[in-house]
Amino acid sequence: MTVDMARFEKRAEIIKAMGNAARLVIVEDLQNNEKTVGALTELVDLDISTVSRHLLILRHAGIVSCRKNGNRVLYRLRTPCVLNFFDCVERILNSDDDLKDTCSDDSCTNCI
Amino acid sequence: MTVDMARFEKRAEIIKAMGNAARLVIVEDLQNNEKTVGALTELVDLDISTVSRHLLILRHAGIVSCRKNGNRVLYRLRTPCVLNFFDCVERILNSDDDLKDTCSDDSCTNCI
DNA sequence: TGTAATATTGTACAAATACGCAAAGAAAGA
DNA sequence: TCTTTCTTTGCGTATTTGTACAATATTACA
Repeated sequence: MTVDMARFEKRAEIIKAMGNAARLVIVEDLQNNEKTVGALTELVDLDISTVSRHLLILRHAGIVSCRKNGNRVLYRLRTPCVLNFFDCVERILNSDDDLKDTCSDDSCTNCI
Repeated sequence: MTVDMARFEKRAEIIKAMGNAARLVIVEDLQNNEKTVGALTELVDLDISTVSRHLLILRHAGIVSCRKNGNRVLYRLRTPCVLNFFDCVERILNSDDDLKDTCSDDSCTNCI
């Protein structure tokens, strides 16, 4: 193993932050406006404490940032490039499902 | 909550498959050639059974595919677009760390 | 046919994650 | 100041994940 594992751990940390349905909903929604925790909570239908923790994870990953405004905390998308992930993800989702589960031998025409 | 959660769960599943350092190493390495489980095992310094399971996860996510060749199983990158993730991830890693951990009030110039 | 090489699967376990409820903090307004 | 609103944090719990070792295929080769 001659790989710089630390680097890949850091990368994984960021991608992991995107690897959750609720957080994806939040990220995609923040694409339009900054929003309060309460507003995001309505969106994903979880306890507000859970949403607050999801936002913390996204913040630590460097994906969102926030600012206080009086009572409220407004979250915004800090690095919109994460939205680019979706292109590839959709491409994968639309690709032929059959090919995902089979690992066939050389003679099998299923192989890509 | 008016969001199509199922869709986001599926997206998250794919991104989650990328959210692990060992699997990232594997994916990046497969960019060049298809490789056997054994070869990938040397790369990441884990038990071969663990690597086999990582590959299963990547396969179920539609990210890699494989073919048998005699004794061996050769894995290849099925959807190279996942490599695009790295651009954005690197951008985030290189962005100012200070901004990631603070959620300051309006008057704070740290806010982006 | 028997042995070695390659990969996957069964099992167990520790660590991490996601979650809600309750409590605590912080700001606004009566 | 007291109360309300908004957010975060403490805590307990259930689930998922990452891992290695042992056992089981599967194929190649002597």
